[in-house]
Amino acid sequence: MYYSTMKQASHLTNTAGYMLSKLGQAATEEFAERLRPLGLRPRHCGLLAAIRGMPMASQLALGQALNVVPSAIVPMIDDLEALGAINRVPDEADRRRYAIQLTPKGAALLQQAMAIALKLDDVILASLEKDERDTLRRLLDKLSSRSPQG
Amino acid sequence: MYYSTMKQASHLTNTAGYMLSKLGQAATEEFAERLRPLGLRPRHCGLLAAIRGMPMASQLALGQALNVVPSAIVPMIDDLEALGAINRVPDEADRRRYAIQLTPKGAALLQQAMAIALKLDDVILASLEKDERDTLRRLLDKLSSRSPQG
DNA sequence: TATTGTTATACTCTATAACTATA
DNA sequence: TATAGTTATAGAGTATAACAATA
Repeated sequence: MYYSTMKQASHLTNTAGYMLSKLGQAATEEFAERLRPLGLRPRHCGLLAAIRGMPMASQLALGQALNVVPSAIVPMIDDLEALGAINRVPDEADRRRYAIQLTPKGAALLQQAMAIALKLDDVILASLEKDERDTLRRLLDKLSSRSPQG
Repeated sequence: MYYSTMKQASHLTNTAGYMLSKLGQAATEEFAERLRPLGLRPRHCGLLAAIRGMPMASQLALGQALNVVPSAIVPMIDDLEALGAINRVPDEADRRRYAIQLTPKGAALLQQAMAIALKLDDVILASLEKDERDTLRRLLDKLSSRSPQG
């Protein structure tokens, strides 16, 4: 199926960059919506995943891993602490530091967030056949690993 | 060295939704960077394209087409007017309205923006083979047409 | 009363810079 | 002096509400 003559005018809006931008924004908004009952926002999920992947890391180390500045990572961790999802464990060797520890509740929240993300994927990809979904994920993953900021 | 929990931890970041979100954000930022010499921002480009596609439309009609609220579309059109890209033509039949008219300079700016967008696509998709790029564009387009907000 | 365009305002997100307490 | 964490603050982006002119 060709849309060859379809729109010279929409060349811009038919670029991969434009479509990625619009689809990504829509995906984030929908994810935020579904996440709300958990008291989480999309940003918290990436952080929770990082905390699980880097046990007892310092706050700034987590920020660097996520490319988030210190002044932004602190209130995000405040949020998770208020939810009981993490503990700030004082580092006795270096009393400036806190080691961030995932609580059982935090692990459960991450699990629920993952379930929501997977469910949302089914919705986002509903118009694709099963093999097309795999193809899309593979191609997006290929783009992600190439990007300067994964 | 293989961490069994690692794979599970990255489920969230391997969803299509997450990857679309991150890639879309990166694409927008890079587009903004390359657009800067023209005095445009990414949102001006979608607006310029809409103006070309809807000659002499009212400001609010353009806003509705782009799903942008009136209080946001006005300063965007202010920007384009300041650049000489559009004219606000008073509607003599309904003196509340302005018809938005693309100027030759505006058409030229849109053309340049399109060239930049196409060039950026080559960069974004550099890690894909030619047939993979076509496949990705086709799949993204399929997702876009399904979305509530194209 | 309703509608077009506009301004005022508020809220979020993000980043820079300054500050504290340790090292 | 440098670093971990924190707070203050300012800048964009975006949305709601109020408003003026006109229909």
